[in-house]
Amino acid sequence: MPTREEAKAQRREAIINAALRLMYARGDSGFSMRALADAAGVSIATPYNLFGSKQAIMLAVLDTGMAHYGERLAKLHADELEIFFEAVSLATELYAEAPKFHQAVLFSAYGDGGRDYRAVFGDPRFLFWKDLVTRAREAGFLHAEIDPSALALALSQQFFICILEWAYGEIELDELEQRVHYTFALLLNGAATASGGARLKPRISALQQRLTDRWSISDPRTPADASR
Amino acid sequence: MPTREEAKAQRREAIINAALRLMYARGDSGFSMRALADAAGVSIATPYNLFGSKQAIMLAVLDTGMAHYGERLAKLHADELEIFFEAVSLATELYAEAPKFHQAVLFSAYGDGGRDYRAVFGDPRFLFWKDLVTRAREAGFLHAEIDPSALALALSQQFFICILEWAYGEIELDELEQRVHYTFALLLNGAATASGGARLKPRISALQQRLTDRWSISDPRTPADASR
DNA sequence: GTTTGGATTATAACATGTTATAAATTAATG
DNA sequence: CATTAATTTATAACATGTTATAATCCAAAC
Repeated sequence: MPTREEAKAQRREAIINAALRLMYARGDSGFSMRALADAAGVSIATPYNLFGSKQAIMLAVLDTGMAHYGERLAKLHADELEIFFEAVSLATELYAEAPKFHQAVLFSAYGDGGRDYRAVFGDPRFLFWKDLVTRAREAGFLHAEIDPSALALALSQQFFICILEWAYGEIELDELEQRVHYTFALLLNGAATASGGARLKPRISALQQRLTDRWSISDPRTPADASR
Repeated sequence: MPTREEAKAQRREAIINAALRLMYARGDSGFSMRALADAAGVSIATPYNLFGSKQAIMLAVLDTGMAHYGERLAKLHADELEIFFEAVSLATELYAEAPKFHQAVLFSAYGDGGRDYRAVFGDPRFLFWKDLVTRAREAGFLHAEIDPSALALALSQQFFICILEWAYGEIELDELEQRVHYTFALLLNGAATASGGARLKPRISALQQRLTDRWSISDPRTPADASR
């Protein structure tokens, strides 16, 4: 005889678990509210009672993934400049572990344009980058006048859009990683002191070379094909 | 007795015009395929025959807006560095002229995540920025080793995501303009020569000041409210 | 002028997210 | 134990994008 709240919590959990199962198994397609209700052994009205909408369920699922990311993120130890790039690489690693799932959840969660999405994804990320920027500034890699919020927002957005491109199948994971690294290097270098610049400039050259090599082979946006 | 092709072209036009009318009048809401068919005086099957999907119709509508932007863009004359910022400001001006319409069309066209969207929006924009980057490099504002594609991609994406944020109601038009200007200045400065940097650095300071002022008043992501 | 064939039409249907409603269940309350 | 009230359930319904189908129209080909 479970308490009312306990029963509710159990249903919540059953729904989230069913959502996870469905996403892992079939990705975004085949994951309908009716299928979810069936898989969770619950009426179709219940997910709406407990979560409100399909998107809210996706966000709840996303939350569990975010927690995992946060844990691994906390374990990273690199200097105040290197950490930017390692954080990016960590994300790509996690995506590589369950790509279809992450694509599906990103795709669904972004549904309405991401207003709610940002509540669980955008804002915490933004604060994370802001923290890193602040530390890099204190370590003397970035100019003292740089405002952490402004720079962090640019970093955060750039990361976000590249993730979106990957989720939508436009680029592969390794290209995601390289592109974000490159843009991060450029943005940071735009705000860097001499000591920061000395570390970032070689990075920019190296990354740019790799990106250019790739484009000259496979990217349709290479000049030769620009007419399409 | 119009030719078969003429009749088809007329229907196409009627549909696009109806779409424009509906978007201007009611924005995204209330713009359904059935409403569109009614407004165009055509069966609901016809838009699918002629365009294939709702999104394709949105893209066609977007195309007409793009043509307008292109015309006004070509008339801009500023030096190789200033032009970046003027191009951004021009876009915000156009959005300001018919905000609801642009928001609606952006919102709808981006529907499936923007695969097709990029065909009409992303790629031409990318090529435009790449051209500007190339010229700025030739003018000596950017380092010779900078790859125009890599930098242009970063600029293009950053612009894109800020536009998206505006379309989704997250920021106002003037904030869109300032944010893009700021990030552009940072990115360009990250790739700038001494002469380019001399022009960009003051810009960064000024823009950052304005962005920071704004945040300290209204932005929920300011540290004081970060707990939400 | 008659025939032909491609396009449009009216219409039904399907899957989807979502909402509404009335009945049934059941923990909480007395 | 009996009552109450909150929740879930079953179910129907709605609006949406989209597809399928058969009937109809009408320029094009002869």
